[in-house]
Amino acid sequence: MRMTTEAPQTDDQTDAPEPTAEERASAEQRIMADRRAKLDAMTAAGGEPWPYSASPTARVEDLVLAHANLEDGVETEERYVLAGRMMMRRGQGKLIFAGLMDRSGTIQLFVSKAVVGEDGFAAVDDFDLGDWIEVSGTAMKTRKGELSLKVDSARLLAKCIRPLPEKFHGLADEEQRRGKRYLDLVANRDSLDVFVTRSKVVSAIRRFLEERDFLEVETPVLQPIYGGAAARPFETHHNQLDMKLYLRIATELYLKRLIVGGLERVFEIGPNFRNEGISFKHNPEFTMIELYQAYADYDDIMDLFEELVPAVASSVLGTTSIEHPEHGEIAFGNHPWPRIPLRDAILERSRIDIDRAAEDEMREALREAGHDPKGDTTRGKLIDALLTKFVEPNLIQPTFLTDYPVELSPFARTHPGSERTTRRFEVFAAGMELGNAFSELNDPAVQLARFEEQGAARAAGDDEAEHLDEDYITALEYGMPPTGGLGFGIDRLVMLFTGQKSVRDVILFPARRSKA
RNA sequence: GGGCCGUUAGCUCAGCUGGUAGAGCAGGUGACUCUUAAUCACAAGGUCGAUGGUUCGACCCCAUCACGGCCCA
Repeated sequence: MRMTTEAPQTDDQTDAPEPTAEERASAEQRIMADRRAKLDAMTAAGGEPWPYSASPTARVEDLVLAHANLEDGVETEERYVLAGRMMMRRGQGKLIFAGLMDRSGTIQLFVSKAVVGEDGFAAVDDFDLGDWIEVSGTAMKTRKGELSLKVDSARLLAKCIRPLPEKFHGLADEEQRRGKRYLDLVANRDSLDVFVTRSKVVSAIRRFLEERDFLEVETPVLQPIYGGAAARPFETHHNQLDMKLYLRIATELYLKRLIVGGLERVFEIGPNFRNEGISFKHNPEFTMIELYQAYADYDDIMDLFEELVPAVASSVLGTTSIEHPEHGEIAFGNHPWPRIPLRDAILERSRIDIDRAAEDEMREALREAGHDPKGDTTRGKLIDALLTKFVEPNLIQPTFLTDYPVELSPFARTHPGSERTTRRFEVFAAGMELGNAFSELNDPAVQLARFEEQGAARAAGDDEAEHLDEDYITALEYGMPPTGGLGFGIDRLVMLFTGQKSVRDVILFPARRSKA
């Protein structure tokens, strides 16, 4: 039975009464009223429109893999129970062709009145696009060659009361794609695949590290002193302790305390929070992995990263190369990746020698390149700007830049005999920074001096400089073994692996202005 | 923070020089036992982002605001 909300038939009179609010309901409201009426009718007839569970025996992909080679028009006795959303339906008289989608894929349902009977056919006819359903039947291929489930019974699992986005173009509106991500996932298969890939990437990284004896740990998100990166924090307050707390901008200083404690190899995957601008490569909360390996130098960490990325890529994508929408093929399997001292890279691209050039020369070069160096108040920030402006966009294939100046690297060890250059690297691909690593500074006296330099920088106006963390110094005084550490952004790696141009397309619920 | 673009039916989009709106999909009714973005017929669906202004008249011109996108700092 079908209930409708038709407006009364109007005759030819011109003085017809104004339609009531109900009669002027929008298309969406009419659809919703119609679908709710179906639920009511089902309940009235003794049915259960919201069952507690379902019992699928297979995924769509299982059926597809098992029967891909079936000849056209051939039916099998192989029984399947599938569950998912009905995403397509074409009535064909006493036949209905429908499409069932689960996470693994989509398959056609072949529904014949002769097989499911009068009531079963009416029930399928009553399903709406988007309804969750459970169907059972046998695998077959239609005469036209479409692999299908020949349905002998079907039931509603949950009603989709609102109309779904358009079936061919999907959901295009960026505001809705990111704000109503569930709709994006339903309507845009590509988007669902991105997030499936993301999950597999994280899982593959875990496996890679666990195979190498790393322990996954959890450290505080709420920190009384934030540190480990140059960024501004989000602040919050603990009521009972009456204490200001910060959402972490990095996990670094806590993880290294665990190296002091003797855990030897640790990693943490989780959100960091930086109170900064939103762009195609920045979201205020994003997912970082940091790992620390006792007894390792930064060369060892380069080796590790160089192995990790192709291992993850081949596990997730089945290949160690990716096709970047803008930059073409990027090969992660070509070892070793170039390891270029930062000074050489900047010298080659900008003809500025960061060891010798005066700060004014750097400013001039930046100005010529169209960058206003007004905000770059320190030598370190100028070098960082030269890197960002001249070098980074040109690093398409995976590349290590090594040996960063100490003023940019307050937690990294210097080279022997050098006070200015650290055993630190950053790694780049597709013109984007992927990760940052170094041989960890473990001399407490030197670390304290670095904090003091940072304090001076802060006093001079650098609001991203590190705060003195006395407990961290105390920990180092108990002794931290020589250690290599690495941090890299999960979001950016997923961007590379999925060909997305914005972090907002690899974060399920990216930050957005609230409408509330 | 600055510049440019966008916001029209549930969704995807048209809409001319200012004369109060169209299509496809989805939804409704009907036909159809092999459809593939099914097809065919009929009927329905709109506070044109919001608020002001100009005008006899505004989706269209102007201003402000909101939200989104892209670029720049």
